[in-house]
Amino acid sequence: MEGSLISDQQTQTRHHPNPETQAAKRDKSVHKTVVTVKVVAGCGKQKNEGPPGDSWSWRKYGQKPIKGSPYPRGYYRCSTSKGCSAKKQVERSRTDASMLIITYTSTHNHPGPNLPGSTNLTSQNQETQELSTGEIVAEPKLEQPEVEDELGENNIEREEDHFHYIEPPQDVTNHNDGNPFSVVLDSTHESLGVLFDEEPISYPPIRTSPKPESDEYDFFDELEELPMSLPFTSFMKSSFCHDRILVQPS
DNA sequence: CGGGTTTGACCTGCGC
DNA sequence: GCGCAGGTCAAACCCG
Repeated sequence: MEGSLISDQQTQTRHHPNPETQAAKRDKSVHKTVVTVKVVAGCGKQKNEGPPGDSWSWRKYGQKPIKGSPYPRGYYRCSTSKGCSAKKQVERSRTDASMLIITYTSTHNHPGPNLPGSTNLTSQNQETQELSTGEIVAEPKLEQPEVEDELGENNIEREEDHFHYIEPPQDVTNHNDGNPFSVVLDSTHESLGVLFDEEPISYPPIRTSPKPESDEYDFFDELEELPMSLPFTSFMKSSFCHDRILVQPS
């Protein structure tokens, strides 16, 4: 019964969607940045402590099970600024449960919160977006699980070089399934230990091949946390986790 | 009390 | 033209 009421409201609302949203939906050329994040361990378990690297806050506005993937996709919006149209989708790679595919859409139309060290968070982020729209010629990773081996490492951005991040061991690289575009978060690294001095790291390690059943619960937990710190890979780079930015040209 | 998360329903686009 | 899948919204609920 509420259906009718909700339906009515939604129907009306749907008739007046945000131009931005509508445009984004229609215009496939919307800026999109796909970041594949490799979660080796509970690196992003700092949900409660508010990742120091997270300048913007994201609000989850939806979740949907994706066909072909045992994991649902979460939809987030930037809640830092009311008018910010920045959005991101977080989903776990169906080929590797330890990998998160984060797709950023649109750009923040506001300066990031004044975070020391986040000097150019906005710039960084936008820079990333720019890459997606311009220079970078990364493989269209819409079908990410399938295009792993055709991705060239040359796509790896070098700008990270300006930041301090941890280089994943080759072994870890292997876990990337050959996907060069991935962020490896490894709380096992001493560096992280230092960074998370407040965080008594003692999370159950994430398996690369967890059981969908039991993993699902844990998975959701991580979905919420990782995005918190990963969204700003650029910032993360300067902080601790490191990564690979994969750009998804329109 | 405010902000964020969860969940169900609806709309739109695309493929068959 | 129909059906499916993806994406978004809004109300309800939960947590800090």
